[in-house]
Amino acid sequence: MSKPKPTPLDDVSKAIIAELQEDGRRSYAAIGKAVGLSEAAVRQRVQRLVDSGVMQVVAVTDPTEIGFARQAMIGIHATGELEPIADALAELTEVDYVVITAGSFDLLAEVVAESDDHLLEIISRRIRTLPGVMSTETLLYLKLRKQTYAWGVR
Amino acid sequence: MSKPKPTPLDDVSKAIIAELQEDGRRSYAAIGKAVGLSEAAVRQRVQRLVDSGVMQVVAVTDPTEIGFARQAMIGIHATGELEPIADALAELTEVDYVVITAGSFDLLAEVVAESDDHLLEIISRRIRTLPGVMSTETLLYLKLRKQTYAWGVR
DNA sequence: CCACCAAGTGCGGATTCCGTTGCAATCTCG
DNA sequence: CGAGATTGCAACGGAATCCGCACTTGGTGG
Repeated sequence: MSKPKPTPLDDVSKAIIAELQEDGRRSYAAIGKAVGLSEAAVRQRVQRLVDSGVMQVVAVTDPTEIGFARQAMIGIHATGELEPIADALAELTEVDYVVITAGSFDLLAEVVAESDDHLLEIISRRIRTLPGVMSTETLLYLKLRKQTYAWGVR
Repeated sequence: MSKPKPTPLDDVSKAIIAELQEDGRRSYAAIGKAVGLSEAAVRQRVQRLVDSGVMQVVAVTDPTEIGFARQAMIGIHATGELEPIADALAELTEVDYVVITAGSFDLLAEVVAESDDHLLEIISRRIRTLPGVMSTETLLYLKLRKQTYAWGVR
Protein backbone atom coordinates (compact mmCIF):
# COMPACT_ATOMS: atom_id res chain seq x y z
CA MET A 1 0.00 0.00 0.00
CA SER A 2 2.69 2.47 0.94
CA LYS A 3 6.16 3.08 -0.36
CA PRO A 4 7.88 5.46 2.09
CA LYS A 5 9.82 2.69 3.77
CA PRO A 6 13.55 2.56 3.20
CA THR A 7 13.78 0.97 6.65
CA PRO A 8 16.33 -1.84 6.51
CA LEU A 9 14.21 -4.09 8.73
CA ASP A 10 15.80 -5.34 11.95
CA ASP A 11 16.67 -8.90 12.86
CA VAL A 12 13.65 -9.47 15.06
CA SER A 13 11.27 -8.55 12.29
CA LYS A 14 13.16 -10.78 9.92
CA ALA A 15 12.78 -13.61 12.40
CA ILE A 16 9.07 -12.94 12.64
CA ILE A 17 8.79 -13.01 8.86
CA ALA A 18 10.73 -16.27 8.78
CA GLU A 19 8.27 -17.81 11.23
CA LEU A 20 5.31 -16.73 9.16
CA GLN A 21 6.94 -17.92 5.97
CA GLU A 22 6.96 -21.37 7.47
CA ASP A 23 3.38 -21.17 8.68
CA GLY A 24 1.26 -18.12 8.12
CA ARG A 25 -1.21 -19.11 10.82
CA ARG A 26 1.25 -19.61 13.63
CA SER A 27 0.06 -17.90 16.81
CA TYR A 28 1.54 -14.62 18.00
CA ALA A 29 2.35 -16.27 21.30
CA ALA A 30 4.37 -19.01 19.64
CA ILE A 31 6.21 -16.52 17.46
CA GLY A 32 6.92 -14.39 20.50
CA LYS A 33 8.46 -17.35 22.27
CA ALA A 34 10.58 -18.12 19.22
CA VAL A 35 11.90 -14.61 18.69
CA GLY A 36 12.03 -13.49 22.32
CA LEU A 37 9.23 -10.97 22.42
CA SER A 38 5.87 -10.68 24.11
CA GLU A 39 2.76 -11.70 22.24
CA ALA A 40 1.55 -8.11 22.05
CA ALA A 41 4.83 -6.88 20.64
CA VAL A 42 4.77 -9.51 17.92
CA ARG A 43 1.23 -8.56 17.08
CA GLN A 44 2.23 -4.93 16.79
CA ARG A 45 5.15 -5.67 14.54
CA VAL A 46 3.17 -7.97 12.29
CA GLN A 47 0.52 -5.30 11.98
CA ARG A 48 3.14 -2.75 11.05
CA LEU A 49 4.79 -5.04 8.51
CA VAL A 50 1.47 -5.71 6.84
CA ASP A 51 0.33 -2.09 6.92
CA SER A 52 3.58 -0.86 5.43
CA GLY A 53 3.32 -3.38 2.62
CA VAL A 54 6.53 -5.18 3.46
CA MET A 55 4.74 -8.45 4.14
CA GLN A 56 1.38 -10.05 3.55
CA VAL A 57 0.01 -13.30 4.91
CA VAL A 58 -2.00 -15.12 2.29
CA ALA A 59 -2.96 -18.50 0.93
CA VAL A 60 -1.07 -19.58 -2.16
CA THR A 61 -1.97 -22.45 -4.44
CA ASP A 62 -0.94 -24.09 -7.62
CA PRO A 63 -3.46 -22.42 -9.95
CA THR A 64 -3.90 -25.57 -11.98
CA GLU A 65 -5.37 -27.19 -8.87
CA ILE A 66 -8.21 -24.71 -8.68
CA GLY A 67 -9.38 -24.55 -12.24
CA PHE A 68 -6.94 -22.27 -13.98
CA ALA A 69 -5.64 -24.53 -16.66
CA ARG A 70 -3.38 -22.21 -18.59
CA GLN A 71 -0.51 -20.17 -17.33
CA ALA A 72 2.17 -18.38 -19.24
CA MET A 73 5.00 -15.94 -18.85
CA ILE A 74 4.82 -13.17 -21.41
CA GLY A 75 8.08 -11.55 -22.44
CA ILE A 76 7.49 -8.06 -23.77
CA HIS A 77 9.58 -5.78 -25.97
CA ALA A 78 8.57 -2.17 -25.63
CA THR A 79 9.48 1.37 -26.54
CA GLY A 80 9.50 4.49 -24.42
CA GLU A 81 8.71 4.62 -20.75
CA LEU A 82 8.34 1.21 -19.16
CA GLU A 83 6.60 2.12 -15.93
CA PRO A 84 3.30 3.20 -17.52
CA ILE A 85 3.23 -0.08 -19.39
CA ALA A 86 3.94 -1.98 -16.20
CA ASP A 87 1.12 -0.09 -14.51
CA ALA A 88 -1.27 -0.96 -17.30
CA LEU A 89 -0.32 -4.62 -17.09
CA ALA A 90 -0.73 -4.57 -13.34
CA GLU A 91 -4.31 -3.46 -13.74
CA LEU A 92 -5.27 -6.64 -15.57
CA THR A 93 -6.77 -9.12 -13.13
CA GLU A 94 -5.47 -12.06 -15.12
CA VAL A 95 -1.92 -10.80 -14.73
CA ASP A 96 -0.58 -11.73 -11.31
CA TYR A 97 3.06 -10.79 -11.72
CA VAL A 98 4.77 -7.89 -13.47
CA VAL A 99 8.47 -7.08 -13.49
CA ILE A 100 10.59 -4.58 -15.37
CA THR A 101 13.80 -6.29 -16.41
CA ALA A 102 17.14 -5.62 -18.00
CA GLY A 103 17.73 -8.29 -20.59
CA SER A 104 16.30 -9.44 -23.84
CA PHE A 105 12.83 -8.52 -22.63
CA ASP A 106 11.88 -5.18 -21.18
CA LEU A 107 9.03 -6.59 -19.15
CA LEU A 108 7.82 -9.93 -17.87
CA ALA A 109 4.19 -10.59 -17.04
CA GLU A 110 2.76 -13.82 -15.71
CA VAL A 111 -0.76 -14.60 -16.86
CA VAL A 112 -3.25 -16.99 -15.27
CA ALA A 113 -6.10 -18.04 -17.53
CA GLU A 114 -8.94 -20.51 -17.54
CA SER A 115 -8.50 -21.80 -21.07
CA ASP A 116 -6.57 -21.40 -24.27
CA ASP A 117 -9.18 -19.02 -25.60
CA HIS A 118 -9.01 -16.96 -22.48
CA LEU A 119 -5.23 -16.82 -22.65
CA LEU A 120 -5.29 -15.86 -26.30
CA GLU A 121 -7.73 -13.08 -25.63
CA ILE A 122 -5.65 -11.61 -22.84
CA ILE A 123 -2.48 -11.63 -24.86
CA SER A 124 -3.79 -10.43 -28.16
CA ARG A 125 -6.52 -8.09 -27.04
CA ARG A 126 -5.30 -6.85 -23.67
CA ILE A 127 -1.54 -6.90 -23.78
CA ARG A 128 -0.42 -6.52 -27.38
CA THR A 129 -2.70 -3.55 -27.88
CA LEU A 130 -1.14 -1.51 -25.07
CA PRO A 131 0.64 1.61 -26.31
CA GLY A 132 4.39 1.09 -26.28
CA VAL A 133 4.24 -2.68 -26.59
CA MET A 134 6.20 -3.64 -29.69
CA SER A 135 6.15 -7.42 -29.58
CA THR A 136 5.52 -10.25 -27.17
CA GLU A 137 6.67 -13.77 -26.71
CA THR A 138 4.56 -16.34 -24.90
CA LEU A 139 6.20 -18.96 -22.72
CA LEU A 140 3.41 -21.40 -21.99
CA TYR A 141 3.80 -23.23 -18.70
CA LEU A 142 4.00 -26.96 -19.01
CA LYS A 143 4.78 -27.72 -15.41
CA LEU A 144 5.24 -25.70 -12.27
CA ARG A 145 8.04 -27.42 -10.43
CA LYS A 146 8.84 -25.15 -7.50
CA GLN A 147 7.16 -22.23 -5.82
CA THR A 148 8.69 -21.05 -2.59
CA TYR A 149 8.25 -18.11 -0.31
CA ALA A 150 10.91 -18.85 2.27
CA TRP A 151 13.50 -16.23 1.50
CA GLY A 152 15.40 -15.41 4.58
CA VAL A 153 14.99 -18.87 6.02
CA ARG A 154 18.39 -19.79 4.67
CA MET B 1 4.31 -32.80 -0.90
CA SER B 2 1.79 -35.15 -2.42
CA LYS B 3 0.58 -35.77 -5.91
CA PRO B 4 -2.34 -38.23 -5.70
CA LYS B 5 -4.93 -35.49 -6.07
CA PRO B 6 -6.96 -35.38 -9.27
CA THR B 7 -9.80 -34.01 -7.14
CA PRO B 8 -11.41 -31.10 -8.94
CA LEU B 9 -11.95 -29.19 -5.68
CA ASP B 10 -15.53 -28.21 -4.84
CA ASP B 11 -16.99 -24.73 -4.65
CA VAL B 12 -16.92 -24.52 -0.88
CA SER B 13 -13.21 -25.23 -0.78
CA LYS B 14 -12.64 -22.66 -3.49
CA ALA B 15 -14.54 -20.15 -1.41
CA ILE B 16 -12.40 -20.97 1.60
CA ILE B 17 -9.26 -20.50 -0.46
CA ALA B 18 -10.57 -17.20 -1.75
CA GLU B 19 -11.09 -16.02 1.83
CA LEU B 20 -7.59 -16.97 2.81
CA GLN B 21 -6.13 -15.39 -0.29
CA GLU B 22 -7.53 -12.12 0.93
CA ASP B 23 -6.26 -12.59 4.45
CA GLY B 24 -4.36 -15.66 5.52
CA ARG B 25 -5.03 -15.01 9.18
CA ARG B 26 -8.79 -14.73 8.96
CA SER B 27 -10.49 -16.79 11.67
CA TYR B 28 -12.13 -20.13 10.93
CA ALA B 29 -15.34 -18.80 12.44
CA ALA B 30 -15.42 -15.82 10.07
CA ILE B 31 -14.68 -18.03 7.09
CA GLY B 32 -17.38 -20.44 8.18
CA LYS B 33 -19.92 -17.64 8.28
CA ALA B 34 -18.84 -16.49 4.82
CA VAL B 35 -19.02 -19.89 3.16
CA GLY B 36 -21.88 -21.38 5.16
CA LEU B 37 -20.10 -24.01 7.20
CA SER B 38 -19.38 -24.55 10.86
CA GLU B 39 -16.07 -23.44 12.28
CA ALA B 40 -14.94 -27.02 12.83
CA ALA B 41 -15.75 -28.00 9.25
CA VAL B 42 -13.73 -25.12 7.88
CA ARG B 43 -10.85 -26.08 10.11
CA GLN B 44 -10.99 -29.65 8.81
CA ARG B 45 -11.07 -28.55 5.19
CA VAL B 46 -8.22 -26.11 5.58
CA GLN B 47 -6.21 -28.83 7.26
CA ARG B 48 -6.94 -31.17 4.38
CA LEU B 49 -6.09 -28.59 1.74
CA VAL B 50 -2.78 -27.88 3.39
CA ASP B 51 -1.94 -31.53 3.99
CA SER B 52 -2.69 -32.45 0.39
CA GLY B 53 -0.46 -29.65 -0.84
CA VAL B 54 -3.19 -27.82 -2.71
CA MET B 55 -2.82 -24.73 -0.59
CA GLN B 56 -0.39 -23.22 1.86
CA VAL B 57 -0.80 -20.20 4.08
CA VAL B 58 2.41 -18.22 4.25
CA ALA B 59 3.91 -14.77 4.52
CA VAL B 60 5.14 -13.27 1.28
CA THR B 61 7.34 -10.24 0.90
CA ASP B 62 9.10 -8.18 -1.67
CA PRO B 63 12.59 -9.69 -1.32
CA THR B 64 14.27 -6.34 -1.89
CA GLU B 65 12.62 -5.15 1.31
CA ILE B 66 14.38 -7.74 3.39
CA GLY B 67 17.89 -7.54 2.14
CA PHE B 68 17.92 -9.51 -1.08
CA ALA B 69 19.08 -6.89 -3.49
CA ARG B 70 19.32 -8.88 -6.68
CA GLN B 71 16.65 -10.87 -8.39
CA ALA B 72 16.58 -12.30 -11.86
CA MET B 73 14.65 -14.62 -14.09
CA ILE B 74 16.90 -17.09 -15.83
CA GLY B 75 15.77 -18.41 -19.17
CA ILE B 76 17.36 -21.77 -19.92
CA HIS B 77 17.90 -23.67 -23.16
CA ALA B 78 18.47 -27.36 -22.54
CA THR B 79 18.79 -30.71 -24.20
CA GLY B 80 17.30 -34.03 -23.25
CA GLU B 81 14.91 -34.62 -20.39
CA LEU B 82 13.73 -31.41 -18.76
CA GLU B 83 12.35 -32.78 -15.52
CA PRO B 84 15.69 -33.84 -14.04
CA ILE B 85 17.02 -30.38 -14.76
CA ALA B 86 13.98 -28.82 -13.17
CA ASP B 87 14.53 -31.03 -10.14
CA ALA B 88 18.14 -29.97 -9.89
CA LEU B 89 17.19 -26.32 -10.09
CA ALA B 90 14.50 -26.82 -7.47
CA GLU B 91 17.12 -28.05 -5.05
CA LEU B 92 18.96 -24.76 -5.07
CA THR B 93 17.85 -22.64 -2.13
CA GLU B 94 18.45 -19.43 -4.03
CA VAL B 95 16.00 -20.55 -6.72
CA ASP B 96 12.45 -19.93 -5.57
CA TYR B 97 10.55 -20.61 -8.77
CA VAL B 98 11.00 -23.20 -11.48
CA VAL B 99 8.76 -23.83 -14.50
CA ILE B 100 9.05 -25.97 -17.55
CA THR B 101 7.77 -24.00 -20.54
CA ALA B 102 6.98 -24.31 -24.19
CA GLY B 103 8.51 -21.35 -25.95
CA SER B 104 11.87 -19.91 -26.71
CA PHE B 105 13.14 -21.15 -23.36
CA ASP B 106 12.78 -24.67 -22.07
CA LEU B 107 12.87 -23.65 -18.44
CA LEU B 108 12.44 -20.54 -16.36
CA ALA B 109 14.02 -20.17 -12.95
CA GLU B 110 13.71 -17.19 -10.65
CA VAL B 111 16.75 -16.46 -8.53
CA VAL B 112 16.91 -14.41 -5.34
CA ALA B 113 20.40 -13.25 -4.39
CA GLU B 114 22.03 -10.95 -1.90
CA SER B 115 24.44 -9.27 -4.27
CA ASP B 116 25.79 -9.22 -7.79
CA ASP B 117 28.59 -11.56 -6.81
CA HIS B 118 26.14 -13.95 -5.25
CA LEU B 119 23.93 -13.87 -8.34
CA LEU B 120 26.85 -14.43 -10.64
CA GLU B 121 28.01 -17.38 -8.62
CA ILE B 122 24.62 -19.04 -8.69
CA ILE B 123 24.22 -18.62 -12.41
CA SER B 124 27.68 -19.53 -13.55
CA ARG B 125 28.62 -22.13 -10.99
CA ARG B 126 25.29 -23.67 -9.99
CA ILE B 127 23.03 -23.39 -12.99
CA ARG B 128 25.18 -23.31 -16.11
CA THR B 129 27.14 -26.34 -14.97
CA LEU B 130 24.09 -28.57 -14.69
CA PRO B 131 24.13 -31.44 -17.18
CA GLY B 132 21.74 -30.74 -20.03
CA VAL B 133 21.88 -26.96 -19.69
CA MET B 134 23.04 -25.56 -23.02
CA SER B 135 22.79 -21.84 -22.52
CA THR B 136 21.14 -19.34 -20.23
CA GLU B 137 19.87 -15.82 -20.45
CA THR B 138 19.63 -13.57 -17.43
CA LEU B 139 16.78 -11.13 -17.07
CA LEU B 140 17.81 -8.95 -14.17
CA TYR B 141 14.88 -7.46 -12.27
CA LEU B 142 14.82 -3.71 -12.21
CA LYS B 143 11.49 -3.33 -10.52
CA LEU B 144 8.83 -5.66 -9.18
CA ARG B 145 5.56 -3.98 -10.04
CA LYS B 146 2.92 -6.53 -9.11
CA GLN B 147 2.79 -9.71 -7.10
CA THR B 148 -0.64 -11.15 -6.42
CA TYR B 149 -1.99 -14.37 -5.05
CA ALA B 150 -5.68 -13.76 -5.44
CA TRP B 151 -6.55 -16.13 -8.24
CA GLY B 152 -10.13 -17.11 -7.94
CA VAL B 153 -11.11 -13.86 -6.32
CA ARG B 154 -12.20 -12.55 -9.68
C1' DC C 1 -29.76 -54.48 5.81
C1' DC C 2 -25.96 -53.05 8.09
C1' DA C 3 -21.16 -51.96 8.55
C1' DC C 4 -18.15 -48.50 7.15
C1' DC C 5 -16.32 -44.17 5.83
C1' DA C 6 -16.26 -39.33 4.93
C1' DA C 7 -17.86 -34.93 6.21
C1' DG C 8 -20.40 -31.95 9.27
C1' DT C 9 -22.29 -30.23 13.76
C1' DG C 10 -22.19 -29.17 18.67
C1' DC C 11 -19.87 -28.50 22.74
C1' DG C 12 -16.78 -27.36 26.56
C1' DG C 13 -11.99 -26.20 28.05
C1' DA C 14 -7.66 -24.38 26.87
C1' DT C 15 -5.51 -21.04 24.27
C1' DT C 16 -5.18 -17.03 21.74
C1' DC C 17 -6.40 -12.60 20.33
C1' DC C 18 -7.14 -7.78 21.17
C1' DG C 19 -7.59 -3.25 23.29
C1' DT C 20 -5.77 -0.80 26.89
C1' DT C 21 -2.68 0.79 30.33
C1' DG C 22 1.78 1.69 32.15
C1' DC C 23 6.65 2.07 31.76
C1' DA C 24 11.25 2.82 29.99
C1' DA C 25 14.21 4.39 26.42
C1' DT C 26 14.91 7.56 22.73
C1' DC C 27 14.07 11.90 20.13
C1' DT C 28 13.24 16.68 19.73
C1' DC C 29 13.86 21.39 20.22
C1' DG C 30 13.94 25.60 22.51
C1' DC D 1 19.76 20.43 29.66
C1' DG D 2 15.11 18.97 30.39
C1' DA D 3 10.07 18.79 29.62
C1' DG D 4 7.22 16.85 26.32
C1' DA D 5 6.35 13.84 22.55
C1' DT D 6 7.14 9.40 20.49
C1' DT D 7 8.15 4.69 20.11
C1' DG D 8 8.42 -0.04 21.44
C1' DC D 9 7.44 -3.37 24.70
C1' DA D 10 5.29 -5.94 28.79
C1' DA D 11 1.26 -7.00 31.41
C1' DC D 12 -3.42 -8.01 31.97
C1' DG D 13 -8.33 -9.25 31.62
C1' DG D 14 -12.39 -10.10 28.93
C1' DA D 15 -13.94 -11.73 24.52
C1' DA D 16 -13.23 -14.54 20.74
C1' DT D 17 -11.04 -18.32 18.73
C1' DC D 18 -9.04 -22.69 18.41
C1' DC D 19 -9.01 -27.53 19.28
C1' DG D 20 -10.19 -32.22 20.42
C1' DC D 21 -13.91 -35.23 20.88
C1' DA D 22 -18.31 -37.30 20.75
C1' DC D 23 -22.39 -37.49 18.13
C1' DT D 24 -25.34 -37.14 13.57
C1' DT D 25 -25.98 -37.68 8.71
C1' DG D 26 -25.50 -39.29 4.09
C1' DG D 27 -23.73 -42.08 0.86
C1' DT D 28 -21.43 -46.84 -0.72
C1' DG D 29 -20.60 -51.41 -1.08
C1' DG D 30 -20.64 -56.17 0.40
